[in-house]
Amino acid sequence: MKHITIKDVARRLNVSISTVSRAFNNKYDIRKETRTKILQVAEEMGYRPNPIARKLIQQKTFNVGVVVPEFINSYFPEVIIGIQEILHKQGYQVLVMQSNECYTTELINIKTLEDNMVDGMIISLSQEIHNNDYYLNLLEKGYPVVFFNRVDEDIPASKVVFDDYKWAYFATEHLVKQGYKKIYHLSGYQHLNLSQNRIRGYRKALDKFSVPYTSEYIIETGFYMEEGQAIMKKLLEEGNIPEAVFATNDTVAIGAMKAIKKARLKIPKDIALVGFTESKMADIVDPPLTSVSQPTFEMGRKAAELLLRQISSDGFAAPETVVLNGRLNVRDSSRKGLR
Amino acid sequence: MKHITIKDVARRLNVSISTVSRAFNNKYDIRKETRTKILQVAEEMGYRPNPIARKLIQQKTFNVGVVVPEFINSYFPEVIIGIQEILHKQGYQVLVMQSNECYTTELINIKTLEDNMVDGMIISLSQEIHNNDYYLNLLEKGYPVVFFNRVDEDIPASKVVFDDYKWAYFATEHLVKQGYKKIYHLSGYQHLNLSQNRIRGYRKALDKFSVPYTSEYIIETGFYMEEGQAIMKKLLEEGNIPEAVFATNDTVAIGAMKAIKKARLKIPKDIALVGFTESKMADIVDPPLTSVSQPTFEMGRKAAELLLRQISSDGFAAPETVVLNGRLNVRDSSRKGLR
DNA sequence: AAAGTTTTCGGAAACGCTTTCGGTAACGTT
DNA sequence: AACGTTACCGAAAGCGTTTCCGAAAACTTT
Repeated sequence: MKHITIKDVARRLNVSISTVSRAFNNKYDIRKETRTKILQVAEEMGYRPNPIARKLIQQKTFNVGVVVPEFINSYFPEVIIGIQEILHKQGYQVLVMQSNECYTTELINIKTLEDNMVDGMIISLSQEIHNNDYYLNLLEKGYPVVFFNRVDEDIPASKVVFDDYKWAYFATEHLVKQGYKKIYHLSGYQHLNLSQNRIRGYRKALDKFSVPYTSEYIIETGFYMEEGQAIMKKLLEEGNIPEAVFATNDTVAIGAMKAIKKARLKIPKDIALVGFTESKMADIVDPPLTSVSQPTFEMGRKAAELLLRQISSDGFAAPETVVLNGRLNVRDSSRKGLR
Repeated sequence: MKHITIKDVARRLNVSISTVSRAFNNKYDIRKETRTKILQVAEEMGYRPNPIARKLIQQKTFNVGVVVPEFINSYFPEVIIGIQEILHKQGYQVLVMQSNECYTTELINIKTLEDNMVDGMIISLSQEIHNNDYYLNLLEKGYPVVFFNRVDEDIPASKVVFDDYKWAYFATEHLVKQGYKKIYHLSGYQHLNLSQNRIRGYRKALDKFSVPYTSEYIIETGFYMEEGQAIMKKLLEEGNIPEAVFATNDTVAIGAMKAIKKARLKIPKDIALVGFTESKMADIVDPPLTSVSQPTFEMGRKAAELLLRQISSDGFAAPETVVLNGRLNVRDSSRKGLR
């Protein structure tokens, strides 16, 4: 476990450690031949500079922290891959932590990352109600932070978000244009910006085409399959049978799908279904699920780029917000007139 | 971005930095009152010891590295959650890196982790053919390393694996007992231990019940949906229609399912299907897919425990291998006599 | 050939902490 | 009253680097 240090290399070559350091950092005040000689011998000896010591003195770690609510679903992993793609290229390492949708854990994670002197953070908020103070404080200190997907409008930081409003509108519009009337919306946690925006999009579409609805058509379900299934089951048992359902994500939509199938109703004949935040599941369920796909990898890449900009400007670049577009993938679950 | 250091706290209280350090490390040679006083003031000042400096001097980072091939599918993320569950409790941070199934990236990741002085690593090998030298070297140096899922039998390290042989046997046996005869196996990359074991299990079951098969029944497909679909399509076009298929994982099985459905054949009436390494998809496809579920979280927890044991014994504990059991979840995709 | 420049290098401080060593004060012991 | 113990604390070395400062060596210039 003994590491070879800069001293070993220096001694071996009868030079000072400063010189070895210079060779590795490609400084101007070193002779070309000395440099190549040092690098060559160091390589032979298997010497690699200790990043910990380097971090300590440089006050720069080339690490960035990423905090996400979970990574069981493929959504966040895909974003993370996008993030890594950009950051690895610039020599950064990415530390991934998950908050398990818990605000307290989220804070602990952030403090850990801070203690470990990450050069910046990319955060997606947990679904719990939260207090912004710590984030505001972080930003005031000039700490580079970028939020994505789950953001809070009251935090003046760079953000990259999906245009939930617009695409919820399109998803709903699609159902309207197919001729469905009684259109329900299974919404995510309604204190989340993203849910509010989807609800707004849903309302906007119905309003525009003068499709009647009541506030009871909008039901808060959270983000899990069981919730979608339970709510749908309840609706059916109550005899409240929608013609179509627009769910806040695929998972909830598929939960609803299960309930509908169990009730021996047909999709889309009896009830049409549209998901959101398309997952791989959309294409393998039966019938295939209409959904709105998000550019997850792109979201990660954009977040990383914004962060790099913050970092290189010492955290005093003006915050930017990037809004990403998606695509509506129409599949059988919402095609009027299928069997 | 200016951090409060131990010096600031010391100056404020008119004590030496050693004393502050002692307070934080709960050493014996400090008076109780001094300690509580220091802790209190430090808390007020917002001081937290700098982990980087601590790592440098202690030669111990309380970080462990995890290298997985990917985390798009839920399998590895679940294992990672299990790992974190154990390690966080012991004050360790977990750094996750992915090799993208590429051996070169895997090595780079490992070196990065090594440079960052992680106290140990938990690794699942990429599917590329690899050379063991670097791992052997690591182990020789006494570096704590645990492998899981994708292991190599020639590396004498602690491992936690699934009993692929046994459960491939059970999966196949199930098909046999349902009365299917012409049973194909879509195998993963055959140089992987895990694939070989599954093939052995498959053969064993057929041999035991004297169900005839040829080597052509075993087809290497890799791990992706497209591959399962392509192979199945080819089989059907060639008129080589199996009565049942045992696939190396759910993804491949579902790929096959797609091909079968496209050919307008019925599952399980025309072709029965069994997956492996059960994913959430098993329960949402139509018909639901029979599969073997693995205790992913448990696998992570076990790997973490083995690693902790290696770490605390200075890397000279004898390597242990833990073999985990699974469960066969029979669903409609393999029930003989369904419509 | 002396002086001024530039190139190249070594010494030493610093990053923020832990830990060893030694010292002082307070106490008990004879 | 002299000594040994114990409890507590400070000084300083050290972890492996980078970087500032100054000096020697090598060139240029006059």
